[in-house]
Amino acid sequence: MAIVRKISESAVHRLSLYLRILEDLVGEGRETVSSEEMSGRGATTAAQVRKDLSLFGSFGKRGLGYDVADLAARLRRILGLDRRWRVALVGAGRIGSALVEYGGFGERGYDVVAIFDSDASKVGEKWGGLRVRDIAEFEAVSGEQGVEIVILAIPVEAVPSVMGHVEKAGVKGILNFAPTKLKVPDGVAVKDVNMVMELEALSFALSQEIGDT
Amino acid sequence: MAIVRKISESAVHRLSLYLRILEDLVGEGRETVSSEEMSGRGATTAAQVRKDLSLFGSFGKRGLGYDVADLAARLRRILGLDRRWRVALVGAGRIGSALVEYGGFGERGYDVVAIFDSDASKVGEKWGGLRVRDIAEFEAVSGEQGVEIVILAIPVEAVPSVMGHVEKAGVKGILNFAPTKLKVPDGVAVKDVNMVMELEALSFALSQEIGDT
DNA sequence: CTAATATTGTGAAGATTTTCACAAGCGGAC
DNA sequence: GTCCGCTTGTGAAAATCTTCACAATATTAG
Repeated sequence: MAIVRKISESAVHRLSLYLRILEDLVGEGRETVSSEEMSGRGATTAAQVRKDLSLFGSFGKRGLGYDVADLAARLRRILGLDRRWRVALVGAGRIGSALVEYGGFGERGYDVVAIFDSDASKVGEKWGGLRVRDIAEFEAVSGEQGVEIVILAIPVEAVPSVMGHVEKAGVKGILNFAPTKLKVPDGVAVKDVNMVMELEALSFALSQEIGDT
Repeated sequence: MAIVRKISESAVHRLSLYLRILEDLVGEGRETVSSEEMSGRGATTAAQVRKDLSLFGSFGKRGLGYDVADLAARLRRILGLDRRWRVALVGAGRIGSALVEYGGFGERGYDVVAIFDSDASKVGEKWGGLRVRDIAEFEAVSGEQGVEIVILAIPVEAVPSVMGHVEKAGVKGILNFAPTKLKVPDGVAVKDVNMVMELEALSFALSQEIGDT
């Protein structure tokens, strides 16, 4: 269990999914659950559930299944949700605003501790108790606040200059909404969220069905 | 080329990426490009680029590479971007608003033709030229407008009732922002966008690095 | 026309991921 | 205590995806 094997992206994705399912089960007051039932609730297959979990240890009881609360706690731990993370939002535009005011991140352990923008007209505005700061202050404020993760919600043109600050500040994780591949130093994790790409995957699927016959 | 093989999700994702790279190249006035250069610009490896493209045909010239404009056009066609798509937004909340006002979808061929919400206080508001309509009108309006794709930006609790309407209306594609697995009839394509899951993948990666030593 | 150079398209090999299938283990009934 | 039914954990097989490596072919130079 302590040995860190390489876990595939899709496996990690599924772990998140399992956790969500388990939280639903907690809400329903369920005590135990089998891999079979998890799979029925949206997790691929029962074998996949067991295989994924077995990458991290042996959490179930044969004949009984998994203890819902216990497995949820273990998954939280595996996903790094047994602590809080300090997050900075860079880019106080539409998307940034939607994200911050959505608020669901806090519940999940992600605290937005600073907001930055390069647009002077936005700097100084108050957003949910935080003052929007000039991106030039990024390194100083980020160090002070112990920022670990950046949510990058800026236009593509702004990426190079902003990334300069982010890199220097030593941020370790980036959730990137800009539709471009970020160049980052080794050891920095990046996750891209790109809605246009998802739409394109949809129209691809729809076109295939139509063309096909 | 006409034979529809099963194309993996990640391959489709890469096609989108290639298209973006090609559009950059068009902007720079480039005429041709090699798989090698594409890979340098963020697309995995040269071999992967060629393999992906070869799933759909043979678009390059040996010794020369690919014609930038031609390949872009072919990718657009493959991704279903050689036509316009009629999209409805369901859920006039934060995320929905950010999406509609972002506007980048129009450029890409996705026209938002209707907006729905179940909250009576929102119904009737004007959003970028469209009146927010009651979700009860979904089937009628969606039929009238020829809606093909739905962007679902609603809370989890609202999913079951909304999906009833969406299903009956015969929508073929759904971009789902609700953090839950949708149950859809065969032939309906769903793409999930889940920012919390992406953040969890990030904190997983960061935790691994920290725990590791 | 021939040689040198570049780069594709693609079988085959290699790597990774998913599924299968079953021994091992747990709990409850009797 | 033994048997029976259920469900895990996991090697092995199957399926899928990626990388390799090279013949095929286009262009340019001489």
